[in-house]
Amino acid sequence: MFKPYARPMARKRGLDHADVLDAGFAILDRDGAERVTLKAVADLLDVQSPSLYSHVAGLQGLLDDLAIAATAAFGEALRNSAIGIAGDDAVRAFAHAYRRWAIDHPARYGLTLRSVDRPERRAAGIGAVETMDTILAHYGLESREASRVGRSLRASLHGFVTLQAADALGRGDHDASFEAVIDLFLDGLRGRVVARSGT
Amino acid sequence: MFKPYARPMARKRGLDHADVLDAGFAILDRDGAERVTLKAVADLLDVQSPSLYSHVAGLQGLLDDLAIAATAAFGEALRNSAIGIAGDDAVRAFAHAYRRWAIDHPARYGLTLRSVDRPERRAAGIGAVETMDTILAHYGLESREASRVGRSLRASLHGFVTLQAADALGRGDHDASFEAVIDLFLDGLRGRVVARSGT
DNA sequence: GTCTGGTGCCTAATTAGCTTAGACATTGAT
DNA sequence: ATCAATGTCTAAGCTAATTAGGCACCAGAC
Repeated sequence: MFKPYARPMARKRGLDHADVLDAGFAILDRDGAERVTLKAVADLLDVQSPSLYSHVAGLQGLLDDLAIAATAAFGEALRNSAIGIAGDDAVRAFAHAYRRWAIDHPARYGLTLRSVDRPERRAAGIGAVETMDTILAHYGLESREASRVGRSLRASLHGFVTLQAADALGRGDHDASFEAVIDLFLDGLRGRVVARSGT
Repeated sequence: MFKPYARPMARKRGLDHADVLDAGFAILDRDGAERVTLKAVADLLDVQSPSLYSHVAGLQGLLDDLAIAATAAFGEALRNSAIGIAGDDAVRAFAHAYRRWAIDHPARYGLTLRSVDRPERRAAGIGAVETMDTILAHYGLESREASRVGRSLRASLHGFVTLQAADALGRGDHDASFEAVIDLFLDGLRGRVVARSGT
């Protein structure tokens, strides 16, 4: 069999940017970030890989798009986590939402750390930090200290979740360990609030 | 010019496994993990890429080797960090050594998180955890709690360092923020020790 | 000195993937 | 009916990993 010419060709399938992103997420979730290739996405969409260039800026562009979308979704989940709650309860709710999302979408979480040089990325990233800052503002710390405490919380959450995903925590009850991370943080935070207000 | 036959060929250069690893580290440190390719390593060593297969099990094997070597070196640095120190001072020294190493060798630090399915990896990874456990043992916590506190410290350190490397900490004095991370942890830790011994 | 086997490099060729260029069918507006 | 825009296609070039097979070099045996 050899048909060097004349092909029917099913043109105009009508993909759009969102379709490509969905396919990218499907492969990301199923096989992990390093298996996300234009070839794989194109196969999933029954299309040739060069066709994707009409919708995304190559592989790097696709990964950037995925990172931005994942970051926005993550920020949204966090924003919803502490509605109508304040103080320690809000911190706990935020922390659990953080971990839950990261565990439910490990590959997407990994992408949120990708450094993307695009303005949208910045906007998408604000959700997480803003929510946390709002929660911590409740404790009335001085601004510089508040931002340090915020970084500390972020570091703890991110570190725990990343180590767990990398299976680097060793044997043991990770749920309990995560509670310990939160408790330890809240203890330290409480200490700071008291120390300040007591002076 | 076309020389389809007869070539002088400079054989038997005498590379060994260590040479290949050194070249790999050179590229890793200079250009980052995703630029580490067999091609690049081979070019640096003035050799053709298939030749590397005599010393390394392909690209994945090379990356695994690099990860194991980096992990061992990191563990060694940490082990040396708290010799002859104990208590809070040891925790501080350990934390600073952790961050220093990670900042001095960002790409190598990234590799330490690579999941490598080889027995040597396990051995190399023990250094870090063991040192930390020893330092924390000084506080006399009950075993289960000690391991939770240990995970918490690891999470904080890893998270901070990773976020800083990803430039995800925002503007501000990162040195001071790192001190805050340590202080917060020590405050929480102190609280636990007191609470226990006071009961 | 010659043989012989191992080692470590080589070239050649295959495969997978990204990317660009250019062709052309389909669509919807005129 | 025509026409431009759109979105897909094929073809081709490139980089890189990997496998297969060849051959130089070296050491030791005789």
